[in-house]
Amino acid sequence: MERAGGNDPSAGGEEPELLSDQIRNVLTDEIASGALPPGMGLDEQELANRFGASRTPVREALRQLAVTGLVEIRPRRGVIVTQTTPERIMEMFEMSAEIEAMCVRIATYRITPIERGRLIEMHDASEALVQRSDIDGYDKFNREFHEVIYGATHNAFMAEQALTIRNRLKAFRRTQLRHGSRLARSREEHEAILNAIAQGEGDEASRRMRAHMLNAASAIGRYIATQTRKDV
Amino acid sequence: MERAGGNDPSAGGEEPELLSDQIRNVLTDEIASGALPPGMGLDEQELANRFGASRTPVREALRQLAVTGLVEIRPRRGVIVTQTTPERIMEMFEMSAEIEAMCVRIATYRITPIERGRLIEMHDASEALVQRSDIDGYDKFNREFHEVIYGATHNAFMAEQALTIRNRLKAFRRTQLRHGSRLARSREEHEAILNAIAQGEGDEASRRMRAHMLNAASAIGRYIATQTRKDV
DNA sequence: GATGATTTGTACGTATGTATA
DNA sequence: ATATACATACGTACAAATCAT
Repeated sequence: MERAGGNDPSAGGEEPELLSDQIRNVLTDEIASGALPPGMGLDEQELANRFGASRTPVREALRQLAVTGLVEIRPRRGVIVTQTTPERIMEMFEMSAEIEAMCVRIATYRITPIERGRLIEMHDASEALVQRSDIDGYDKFNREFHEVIYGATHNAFMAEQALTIRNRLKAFRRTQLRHGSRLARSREEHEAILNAIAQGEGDEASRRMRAHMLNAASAIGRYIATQTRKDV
Repeated sequence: MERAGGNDPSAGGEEPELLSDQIRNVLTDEIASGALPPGMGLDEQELANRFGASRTPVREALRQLAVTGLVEIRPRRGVIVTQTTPERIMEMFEMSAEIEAMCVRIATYRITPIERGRLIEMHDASEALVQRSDIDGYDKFNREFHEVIYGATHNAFMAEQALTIRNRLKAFRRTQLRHGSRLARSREEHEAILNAIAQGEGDEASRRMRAHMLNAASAIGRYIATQTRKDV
């Protein structure tokens, strides 16, 4: 649906021939994946060496990441990967849940038969993934499932925003599905959402979706609480 | 609640001593106000001269504006103020309405007596503005009114996102209240929202808010349709 | 279609402000 | 407290690509 980097300034569909874009995409992934952990200082010269470029494109990439909130620029004191407090993470999860709930409500009223068919098809196929406990496969399916719903809002702006927030939470959702029965429960929740959509019950679908997202969030809530230090 | 520029990379609360930040803030306002109309090319050297700076901070500012979507960077072919189609504008308005509706629902359940008191106080004071047809004054009040509601969600992330989208629509909402009775109608709608909040009816407040926002949007919908060309 | 002018993209140098001894 | 070290912020220079003729 969109490039990995989330917001892409060189919008449209051209290749990211710009060095700063490439660097930004790589850094985005590395921050989202946790390879660059929160609080880590990002030295311009160091990154420049790493990418075989000069500091200029690195700087531009960092500036853009700062707008997204992935890094924090402390004027003349360097750039660090944004420290996200547990409180803020939970705020982001709540926002994400509400956005998804909003999307599915609107999608319920606007979804086309083709889109609905695609959702059902994907959902059916996901059963095999659950039985195999194919976590990576289910994760991929799950992402697509939600993205199809974004698309079914038939509001491209809304879909972009939803995806951006989702991507921003990627780093914290990493361990989400690793916990036992969460996979099967997730699929059950999807099914309930699909049923509500099929019956045209937007509000019901919305409630189900919110619960679904909050379940996923709380599944890792305690995990985050143990991982993240209050004041660093 | 936040600086005019919307997303501020130099987050926290320091003064924007960075040249690129100052330039970005100015350009943000000029784009939002329409002084720099959609489609206008932005020459780096020209801007540098205008701000009495070099191209470097100008470039950094433009890169950041691109992330927000205010300008579009076409690699090696320059930067233009983003062309926004009427369809996309309406999409943005819909998203904005839904976000506001979401915020007020959550705010209804979490608002403190102090915050509620402040809303009522502001609302009462706004009557005088309506009677005077003080459009600028009402516009200012209106912005604060909505921002207090954002704050009452007690979810800072959500509040930021809501404000960012609101700011992004500023340019198109400019003429919103210039149309006759819209001022009085707006205030009536606020009152209905306040009543729902007072009774703790989140869903009702949410519906009222959505209608309120869509009224405002449709009030200028035709205006936009006449102003914006389909394919430019 | 080729050539020159203009503008962007990248590299690099220097000054300024911050952190540390 | 002063000085030293260091990374950033900005300016300038050059290279490459686009566009205008």
